Amino acid sequence: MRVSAKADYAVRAAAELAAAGDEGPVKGERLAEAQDIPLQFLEHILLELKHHGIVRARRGAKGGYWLARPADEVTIAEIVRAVEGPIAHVQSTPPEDIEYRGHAEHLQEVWIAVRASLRNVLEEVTLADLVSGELPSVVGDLTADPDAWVAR
Amino acid sequence: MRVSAKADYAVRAAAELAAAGDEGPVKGERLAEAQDIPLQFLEHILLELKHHGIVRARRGAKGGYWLARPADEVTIAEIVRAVEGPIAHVQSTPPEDIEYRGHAEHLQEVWIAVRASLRNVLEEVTLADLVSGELPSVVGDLTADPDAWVAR
DNA sequence: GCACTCCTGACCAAGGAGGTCAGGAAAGTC
DNA sequence: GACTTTCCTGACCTCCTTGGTCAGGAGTGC
Repeated sequence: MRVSAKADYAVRAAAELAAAGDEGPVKGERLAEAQDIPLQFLEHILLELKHHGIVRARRGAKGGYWLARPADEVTIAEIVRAVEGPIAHVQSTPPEDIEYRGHAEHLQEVWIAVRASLRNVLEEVTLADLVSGELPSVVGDLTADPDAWVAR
Repeated sequence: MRVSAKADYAVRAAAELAAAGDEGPVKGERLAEAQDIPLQFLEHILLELKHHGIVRARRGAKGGYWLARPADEVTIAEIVRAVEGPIAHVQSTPPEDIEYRGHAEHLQEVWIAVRASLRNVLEEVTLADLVSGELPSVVGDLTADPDAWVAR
């Protein structure tokens, strides 16, 4: 139930790309500096994003990375899945495929609900939202409660 | 963003304990058989639950495990935290402590929302709910959408 | 041809996941 | 007091992931 460095880095780099808009390819180095991410590690992450069709790239002078689609069509969920794999799997299998026995029978519904609630946030927020700061209302609702900001 | 075997096992074992109610201590072996969990591994998990004050135990003949508190006062969140640590930390630090730069500034709110949405599910469901199958409405709402049941 | 930038695979250290094993320590029974 | 039962604890194990680094190759632009 944690967010890996890779996922965090990936979203941050993608946010920079979204902000760059159509000003042409952005060098990996610039992304790394803007977000304080180790360059070589970031390059691997960008490659994964490329393989998942989220980012495009060109080599050579004037080369760099850019978003494959408009920023308002790329969700955080996509990026997280690209680098971390499926969201909210239990023991590496999707919750809908698990059969629980005995008194744990209803646990499946709980894990399904967990996944759905994650999707409700991650699939709603696009890179455009993130960069503009105008986050969808679901995020506003959840962060409005001061309790959401305290550790537990 | 995944649920470990340990967390899954812990919740299932706790559900069995909740179902056993006050019929006296339940042997680890019986829990292991009921939920098909490797016994020795389960014993380590139960020990962690004990250290977190969720479960109690007695050794010897007629020994076994039981819940330290009534089943309707123990939430899934507690159990998950006991065995997996804090929920939804980013790179092992709580989201409220992270400072984002550049165009990723609003990412903090997204991770806070992610954590809040997880809590909304995990802190609402108690062991009593789980065993009875009468899950809180938040779970019902989330699992009602057929879309929640399909992989993506 | 040369500089630039991405692309790729190999490697690495540390830690976690998912266990197993062996023995010790309390509790109950005879 | 001996014996059985059951939990308690630490050590160990293998495999995989995390979070990187390094070295070189392959396009691209001038």
